[in-house]
Amino acid sequence: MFKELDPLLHSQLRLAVMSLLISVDEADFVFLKEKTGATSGNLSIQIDKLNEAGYISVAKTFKGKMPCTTCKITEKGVAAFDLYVKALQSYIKK
Amino acid sequence: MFKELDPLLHSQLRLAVMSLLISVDEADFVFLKEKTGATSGNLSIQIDKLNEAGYISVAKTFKGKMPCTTCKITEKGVAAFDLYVKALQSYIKK
DNA sequence: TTTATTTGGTTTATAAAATAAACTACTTTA
DNA sequence: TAAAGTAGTTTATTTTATAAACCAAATAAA
Repeated sequence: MFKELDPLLHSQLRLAVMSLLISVDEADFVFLKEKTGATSGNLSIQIDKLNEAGYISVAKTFKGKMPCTTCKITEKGVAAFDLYVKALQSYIKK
Repeated sequence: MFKELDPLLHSQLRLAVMSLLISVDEADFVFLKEKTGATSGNLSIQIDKLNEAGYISVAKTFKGKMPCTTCKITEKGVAAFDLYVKALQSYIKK
């Protein structure tokens, strides 16, 4: 009947981050913050969770002298996102 | 960019309940429990929340001598569900 | 009859999430 | 050099979700 919704993706902010990363493939912290409208603190935590789950990879580098955290979706992340979207259909299809 | 996801509907169980009610129009507690696989306690609480939000109406009657809680989606609930589905599209459309 | 057991829930307690606020470390600008 | 801005992290608080325990009535079993 209803498929399980991956709790890691069933969060507005994490879903937004994944949604962005699936299209742009790579994005830094500031870009994600602007696009999602999230606070830094919340974004920092949710990025951590996605990273720990292996859904994204995170690289901490520098842009000039400023620190720059770059996120990239992984294959596992793409698969999880696809599965989540499929599962959602079982709830919202007419 | 991303639309707000109604937090009342962005919950697996409440979404499942609304999804059921939108098609069957009326359903009792036991039916909802079976279809969603939820525990009674969780279902009881989530039904309360949907009721308080005015998304469903709840009638406590009797079926023979057994108590029977019947839920029905309201117009407001249908509208909220539709809006939620539209908002979701902004996250999952390719 | 009385003692389980089942039905249909509600209440309470705990774990997990989201969010906000405060803080750190470094950089740039006045 | 002092103030303000950037790029975050950490900590604390609030809100949710879930599970576990409980309750009252009905039915079934000994």
